[in-house]
Amino acid sequence: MIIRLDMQSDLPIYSQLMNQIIEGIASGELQPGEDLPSVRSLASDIGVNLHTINKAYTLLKQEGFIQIHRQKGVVINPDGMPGITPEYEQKQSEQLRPMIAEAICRSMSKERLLHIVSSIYEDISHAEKGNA
Amino acid sequence: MIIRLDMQSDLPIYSQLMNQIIEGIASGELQPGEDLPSVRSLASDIGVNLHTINKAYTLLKQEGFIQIHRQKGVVINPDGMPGITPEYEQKQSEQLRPMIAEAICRSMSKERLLHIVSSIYEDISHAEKGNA
DNA sequence: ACATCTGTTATATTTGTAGTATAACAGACA
DNA sequence: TGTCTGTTATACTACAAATATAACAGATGT
Repeated sequence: MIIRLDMQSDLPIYSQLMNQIIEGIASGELQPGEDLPSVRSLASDIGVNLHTINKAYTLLKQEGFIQIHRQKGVVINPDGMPGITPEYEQKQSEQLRPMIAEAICRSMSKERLLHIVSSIYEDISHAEKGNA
Repeated sequence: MIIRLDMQSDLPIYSQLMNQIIEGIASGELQPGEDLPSVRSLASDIGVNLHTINKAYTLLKQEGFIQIHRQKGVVINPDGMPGITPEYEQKQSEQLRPMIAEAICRSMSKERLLHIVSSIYEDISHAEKGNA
């Protein structure tokens, strides 16, 4: 899997990493049970410190996306992804609300907004893996 | 307008302020041309430093939501809100994408996601102002 | 003229997070 | 016995967030 980092972004590196791994899972590019690189190898691959990788992995583990086995390594959670918990629903609403408010301010119609969300949803779902 | 701040949030105070003002505009509670409190009075009202307020106001001005007049004060932009610029569309997509990816990971159907977005859109649009 | 309001600018300080740099520890495994 | 894994600890730099003061400049009202 190709990792792209934007060092100029206001998003921390570990957040960018988390986002890309989550999108990799969502697109099917990363399958449950699949291995992820070790903190050291990924760190040297993309040129950051191993603690930065470790932070991303630790947070992904806390949210249930991956499993970390002390001497084996890191895998996409083979027991499946976390579900739609009440805490997740609340977090999601809190994140969506300011974005939707700004869209309304800018006179974006509900239909147009829904179409954008729908397009991104399809774009991620239907992402092909280059090795078809 | 009632401002609610969560000092424990990971969101900076000035961001929370921006979000609430934008939602106030989106709901119609704040009308174009309407005055906003001065940096000093709002700061003392909600118990934060005036620079924190000033930062929120300055950013809102940069994005076109408000106007700042040097000796008069701050008003909701009477010339109307900023439109849907290409830069805005790109920023919006970049913000939506990780959230939608996580929703897909958690097996949230597109229909359910769209329904949530739609509900929040309606909730903000139809917010009544208590002084009906 | 004077006081008072407005936003603005400048400094300095404190606190917390992000990221890096090293080093060591502990368990698995060939 | 090495070598791999994640883990923990410490220290350091850099930066953002927030506060605390203070002063400046223009407009307004008395």
